[in-house]
Amino acid sequence: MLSKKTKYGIKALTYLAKQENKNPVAIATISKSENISLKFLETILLTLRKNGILGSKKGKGGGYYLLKSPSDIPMTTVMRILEGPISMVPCVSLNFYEKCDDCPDENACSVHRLMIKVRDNTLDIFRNTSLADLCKC
Amino acid sequence: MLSKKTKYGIKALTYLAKQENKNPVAIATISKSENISLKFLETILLTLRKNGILGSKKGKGGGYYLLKSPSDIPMTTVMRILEGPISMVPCVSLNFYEKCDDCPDENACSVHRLMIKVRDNTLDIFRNTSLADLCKC
DNA sequence: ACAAACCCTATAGATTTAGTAGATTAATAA
DNA sequence: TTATTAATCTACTAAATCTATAGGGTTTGT
Repeated sequence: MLSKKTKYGIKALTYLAKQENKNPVAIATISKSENISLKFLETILLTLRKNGILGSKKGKGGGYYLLKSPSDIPMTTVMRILEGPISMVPCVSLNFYEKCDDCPDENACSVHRLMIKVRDNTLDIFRNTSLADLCKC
Repeated sequence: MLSKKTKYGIKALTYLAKQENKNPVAIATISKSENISLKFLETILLTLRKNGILGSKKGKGGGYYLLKSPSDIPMTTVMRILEGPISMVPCVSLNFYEKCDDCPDENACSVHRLMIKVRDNTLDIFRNTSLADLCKC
């Protein structure tokens, strides 16, 4: 299941991507428009900033803005920052790999093989979907 | 992320599917072979039985066995019983649908549209993979 | 100076996960 | 019939994660 953090984060990014100019948008503005708790959104946008997706401007007239063009932000990047691994099991993850305690041999594991398929398909979607694609309504 | 419950459940089902005859297999046997905590596996197999996947026999020589041929058990069924919804968001789920609190219009929601794509792909894999397919090593 | 707005850390409540304990029931074999 | 084996069932708990919220601090524009 997708966490609210990820869901809200994507919604906020979409909101920013729809902006015509690159002017900073205040958290409160996004919060009201998307029905997201202000303080929660604050922490979400902060992590997006720390991970190089967003820039920010402090003080009056400040807010958050995209650092790149929406078409240059693939959903793989967004998902990994907000949700973590794209794979359903760590032993199949490309960026967050971890060995399973119980499996003596990964290649012999039925779950492993199945989840590789799922990961490949999901990854394919996220790789080929940019933030710009999400705005096309 | 896939829960251990689901992971262990699938492993246990695969173990049973690999059995040549339809004789019941004791929980302890599966538990040892697959390195799964006995008591935890107990509850997992119980839910699989209650959901019509497994049959059981008590007493000596008892245990669990598959009620159908492995090729007649699609992974969609298994996943829904063990893991719940296949979708990443409830507003996109076929079998566990729930409206989002924050979304006034689903069709306008970028997350919704993206997650429909992911669901369709994942669903496709699970529909076209049976327990029998998992045994082919 | 002052207000707007982001920055940062901590924490609390709710929920889920992963597993445990222990008594009970049913089937089999001797 | 009795002992043994193995599933059944209820209830509980410890740990982790999620979903926020609190409460300041800092920066900026006017």
